[in-house]
This record gives sequence, structure tokens and C-alpha cells, in this order.
Amino acid sequence: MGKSNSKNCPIRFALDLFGDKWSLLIIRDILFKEKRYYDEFIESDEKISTNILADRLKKFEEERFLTKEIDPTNKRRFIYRPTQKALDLLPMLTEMILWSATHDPQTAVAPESHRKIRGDKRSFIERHKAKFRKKGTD
Amino acid sequence: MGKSNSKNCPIRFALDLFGDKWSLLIIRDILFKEKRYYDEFIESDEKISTNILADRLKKFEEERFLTKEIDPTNKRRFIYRPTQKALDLLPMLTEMILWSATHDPQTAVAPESHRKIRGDKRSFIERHKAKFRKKGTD
DNA sequence: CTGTATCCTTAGGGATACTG
DNA sequence: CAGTATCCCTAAGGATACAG
Repeated sequence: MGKSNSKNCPIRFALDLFGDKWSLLIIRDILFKEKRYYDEFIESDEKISTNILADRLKKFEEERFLTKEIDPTNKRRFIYRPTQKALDLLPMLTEMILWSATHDPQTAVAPESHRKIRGDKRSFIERHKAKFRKKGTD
Repeated sequence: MGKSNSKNCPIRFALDLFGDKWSLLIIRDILFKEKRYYDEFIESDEKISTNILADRLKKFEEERFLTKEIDPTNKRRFIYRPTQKALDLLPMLTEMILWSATHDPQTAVAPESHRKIRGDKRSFIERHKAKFRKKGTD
């Protein structure tokens, strides 16, 4: 299902870009855990392997989800920062999290709290975006 | 990354359930294209093969995304209908569609229209839900 | 019509060693 | 530190034939 194939279907378009096993987990680390460095991604619970991580970071840079620059505080490291394109995934990811919150028996949340979270969604997202306005880039 | 592994991460929880190549496309067909029968899924553009489709339908039934019943209008077919758990994916999918609408150069939508779509999101989702209240189930 | 059952292929991913 | 480069392996998926 190559990229040329996502004609006119926005869901397929999205899946072609981040519908694999690792992409959204990396995006999660960037947007919610504020990771910015290669070794920070490597340390994640899921134990991504070095070649896969490098490949995804490259793709994300090519697709303009991330920028890669030399870290000003340490000229021997790279810093990866989310672009607006990545930040724009926050609403979708927030809805995904809300969905899991209601349907995961392990973390199940009462409907009242769910409504509260949903009510807070905008501020939740705005809070995150604000963070990245300092750290992020476009 | 088996299911037992999605401890405390709602994104991983969601990806374990529908993070493969086909699941969200089937959900799309159910929620947006209102497909209900095996052969309707088979006819989709993406040409899913019979064994994969059967496997996903079974999993979705087990995970309570779908119910499977004998079609009252034709006792020799099955009808698959979305549960509330599946319907609850509408907000996430809508955000995914909105994201693609802004970032897919092919279907790119002007920011004004985008804001309009976003403003209409609730009614969009409610319209879909209403449809399924007749056809759907829980 | 709605699937199973097979068989086969391949892309994606894991482990590990190595490098600028 | 931030990756390549290998090598290998497996799960996922395609094609097709068959079955209830």
C-alpha cells in the first residue's frame, strides 16, 4: 500500500505516514514526554532498536515532522524538534488517549471524569502547544 | 509488543488493538461507508484478502468492536454492526481526517475551510452516531 | 455467500558489531 | 554520541483453492 496509493482517502494518507509499529510511539515521546535526543528515544520502555529508530527519525525529518539540528549546548549531539505538522497531531492523539481511557479496563475512567477530561481537552492541548512554542520549530 | 505489554500507556493500548495495517481501514468502512457485510469489505479499494479480512472481523468481534448476527433479511448472510466501542472512535478518526486535510498536498484545504470543518465536527460526529443508532448496536 | 486452509513471499523488525 | 551495516527471523500479509 505505497504512498502513491492513498488517493483521496485521508485515513490512508495518515496511515501511510505513521501507521507502522513505531511511528506514533516516537511522536508520543516527542509530544508528551518532550524527548529531543536519540538516546532519550532509545531509553523508552518499548526498547526500539537503533536501526529502526534511526530510520524513523530520518523519515520524520524528510516528511517534515521533525527538524534535526546540532544541539547548541553540545555541538556533538543532534536535537530533534517537532514542527507544526507534528504538533497538529495533538488533537488526534488526545482523542486516542481519551478512547483508551474509557475502553481500557486497566485504566478505565468513570464517565464523569471522562467528560471532565474532554472538557479540558482544549486547555490540555494548548498547554502542550505552548510548551513547544518555546522548544519546537517550524 | 503483545497486549500484556501496553501497561499504562493509552497510546500503546490503542495501537495494540488497531495499530496494524488493516484495522483502521475496516473501521473506516464501517463508520464512514456504512459497510456491514463481508463482501462489501472485500470490494474496498485496498483489496484486502479473504483470510486477513476474516481474521480481523473475528478479532473485532472478540474485542467487542463489532457484533456479528445473521442478517434478518437474508438468513444466509451475516451482518456486522459497530458497538459503542467502535462508535467512540469517531472523534479520533475525525481528527485524523482533519489532520490529513491540512497536510496532504493533494487534498489540502484552506485554513478557513479547515476551521469550518472543525467547527462542524460535533455535528459531523453526531450525524454519524445518529445513523448508527438505528443500524448499530451495543 | 462467507468464510477456511494452504502455501508462499516479503517487509519489518530484532540483535549485534562496528564506525566517524 | 549517533548512528551504519549486517545478518537473521518471524509475523503479517498475498494468492489461490477449496468448503459449509
